[in-house]
Amino acid sequence: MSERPDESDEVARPYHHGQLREALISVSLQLAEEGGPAAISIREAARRAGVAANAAYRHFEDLNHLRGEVAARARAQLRDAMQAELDARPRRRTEAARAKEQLSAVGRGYIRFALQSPNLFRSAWMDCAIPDPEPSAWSLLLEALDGCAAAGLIPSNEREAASAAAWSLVHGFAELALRGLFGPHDEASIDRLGSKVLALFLTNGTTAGPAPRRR
Amino acid sequence: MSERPDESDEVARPYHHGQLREALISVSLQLAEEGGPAAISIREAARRAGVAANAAYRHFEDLNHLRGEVAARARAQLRDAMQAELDARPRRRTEAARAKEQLSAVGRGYIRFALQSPNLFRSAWMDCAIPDPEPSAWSLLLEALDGCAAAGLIPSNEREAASAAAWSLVHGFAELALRGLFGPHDEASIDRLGSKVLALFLTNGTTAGPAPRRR
DNA sequence: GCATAATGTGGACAGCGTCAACATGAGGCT
DNA sequence: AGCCTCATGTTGACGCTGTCCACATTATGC
Repeated sequence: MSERPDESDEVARPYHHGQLREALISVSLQLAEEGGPAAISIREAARRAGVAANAAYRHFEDLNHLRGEVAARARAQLRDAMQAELDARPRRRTEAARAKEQLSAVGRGYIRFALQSPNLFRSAWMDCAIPDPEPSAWSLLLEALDGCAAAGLIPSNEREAASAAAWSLVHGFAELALRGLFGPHDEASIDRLGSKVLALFLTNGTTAGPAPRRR
Repeated sequence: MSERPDESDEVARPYHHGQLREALISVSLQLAEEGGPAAISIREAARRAGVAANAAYRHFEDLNHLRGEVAARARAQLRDAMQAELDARPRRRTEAARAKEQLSAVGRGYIRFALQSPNLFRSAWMDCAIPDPEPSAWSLLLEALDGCAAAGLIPSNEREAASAAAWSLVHGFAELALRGLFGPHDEASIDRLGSKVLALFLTNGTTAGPAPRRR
């Protein structure tokens, strides 16, 4: 009977897990990563967390609430991927070029994440019958659109429609691409197609801009 | 009263249904319509078809194959909705205007179907782990794009990207709109926003060349 | 008219979400 | 200290699901 679990070299696995909620979410995220949204299961999550199935019900009202948390995590990862693309983007000199590059980087990050982590992407937007309180995944896109608007790239009276269009374009492309509806392309050519589509939107939907870059 | 087992006025259902495959699909389509893709169930479908659950396995390898058939039906209805919008479109005089109107009508039909029959729309694109052999739902969109290309509205070297963009835009908008991500709009205003987005694509995305436009 | 294939039935099994009852441990009260 | 209470975890059960098996019934080709 160890009375001092703290000082034992064994991994502290207190009888009361203490972090069960967190553990269930992260294990469920793994399940989603491995087998898609449908692979999320209370029983399997509890099993992997080393706990009885019903313990989960002390932390989640039901399966859909767990799925909601997983979706939120997946969206957070999506946002990180977009942010990474933002951080890696080349610096432009003019405000307009900068705004364009910003929007383009966000779109690239979105699409690349979808193609590289299809299961997580699907989980990010899976139907979980729980309203999503925070559209945090969109905030980067909205910021980029703000930048475009500030740079005068989007006429203010078309602002709402232009936002919706950019949003739809990026999301739709990702969704269709990972469904393979653009034909049997390899990842690189899909990536190129995505860049072209984004460039099309950016050069046509805006006034100024340098000639389209080759490759 | 009269208890005549043999001569009962009950309709004697033949042991062999005769149209069971068809019945199962159409009943499952109803299930999808009522409760979304997740409501499709072999047992419930068989129940509604008045047949034992396992009879379904004489006609479908497993649940996913049933879901695949339902998805195909849903896509057919989606195509019908687009066709209806095409039939109702105003006639234009010039080829260019006609091509534009055609593309716009297809997009409208797509988006309206998604908003009016969300469960069917979701079912049309649900993940059923079965490859979709026929992209029939897209054929109308592709035809419209052909028309635009023929009318010179899409530069031939951007043809592929423009198709992908139109496709992505329409699908993405529908998906995001029925998720309520465009804010708490009523149906009419979402419809207006969709029209604006389409108009934006059609006026900006179809002029060839890097000629900077007004505004 | 009968053998045989096609089709429908019934029972069974494992896995799932979820509920109810019970057990265990931590923290606050006197 | 000791006790009480509440949060948390466990066991067991129920009804539902997809799917497999053996069996019953009907349609079909010789």
